[in-house]
Amino acid sequence: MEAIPCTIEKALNIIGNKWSFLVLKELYVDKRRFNELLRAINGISPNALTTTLKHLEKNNIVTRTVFPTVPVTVEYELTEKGIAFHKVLKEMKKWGAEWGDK
Amino acid sequence: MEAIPCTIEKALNIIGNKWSFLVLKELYVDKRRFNELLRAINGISPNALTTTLKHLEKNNIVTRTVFPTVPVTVEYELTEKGIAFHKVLKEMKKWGAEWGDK
DNA sequence: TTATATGGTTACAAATAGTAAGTTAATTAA
DNA sequence: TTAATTAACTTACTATTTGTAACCATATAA
Repeated sequence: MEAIPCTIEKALNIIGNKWSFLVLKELYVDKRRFNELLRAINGISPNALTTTLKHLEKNNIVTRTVFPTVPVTVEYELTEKGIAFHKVLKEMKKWGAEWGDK
Repeated sequence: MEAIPCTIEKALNIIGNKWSFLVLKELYVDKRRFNELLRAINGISPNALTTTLKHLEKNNIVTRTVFPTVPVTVEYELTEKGIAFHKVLKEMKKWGAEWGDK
C-alpha cells in the first residue's frame, strides 16, 4: 500500500531541505558559482551545498553549466520550474518580515 | 561573530521542519486532536508529531487546549500567526500542482 | 477478560547532517 | 624555489536528528 503524497508533500520533496530554499533565494538574484553560493549562504558546508545542488539539478530546478577555464568554472542557474517557485519564497519572506519577531 | 539570519531563514526556523507544513495544512481545514492529526498525516510517528506540535506551540503558530474528558481530549488550533502562513502554503500547493510532475 | 480509545513517552536503531581535511591542476606571491 | 591561493568538489569521521516499536494510565465497551 503505497501512499499517494499530497501536493504540499510533493512540493517539499522536490525542493528537498532547508538549504534548498536558501540556495534558491540566492539564484533569484542571479546565476552563481559554487564558491559564490558557499560564501553567500551562511553556515552551509561544501558537502551540504553539493548535495543540495545535485538534488535541485535532478529535479530540474537548476541547471549546471561547466566552463573549461583553469580552474574550471561551474555556473548554477534557475530553470523555468525554479523561477516559478519564487512566488512561494516571496510569500515566505513577507510572512517572515511580518511575524518573524512575534 | 553571530550571523544575522535572513528573513527566509527566520521563517524556516519558526516553522521547523517538513512535518510542520503538513500539520499546518490539516489545521487550515479545522482544529484537530492529536490522534486525528496522526491518522491524517501519512507517515508521521507519535514522537514526530509531539515534537512538531511542541515546536509550533512554542513559536505561537498553534494553541493547545486540554479538555478534562475521559480519556482526555487535546485540541490544536491555529493562531493568527499560523493562519497568516496559509498564503505560503497556498502558493506551494499551486506550484506543486503545476510543476510537481515535470 | 480482552480490546479499544485517549495523548502521549521511552529506549533503541537507523539515517541524515555537519566538521575538518584532502584532492587536482594551474596561477600568483615572496 | 617554495608556499599559498583558487576552483569545485570528495572523503572519512563524528554528531545530531529521525524513525520504529513498544509501552504507559485510565476508562468504557463487547
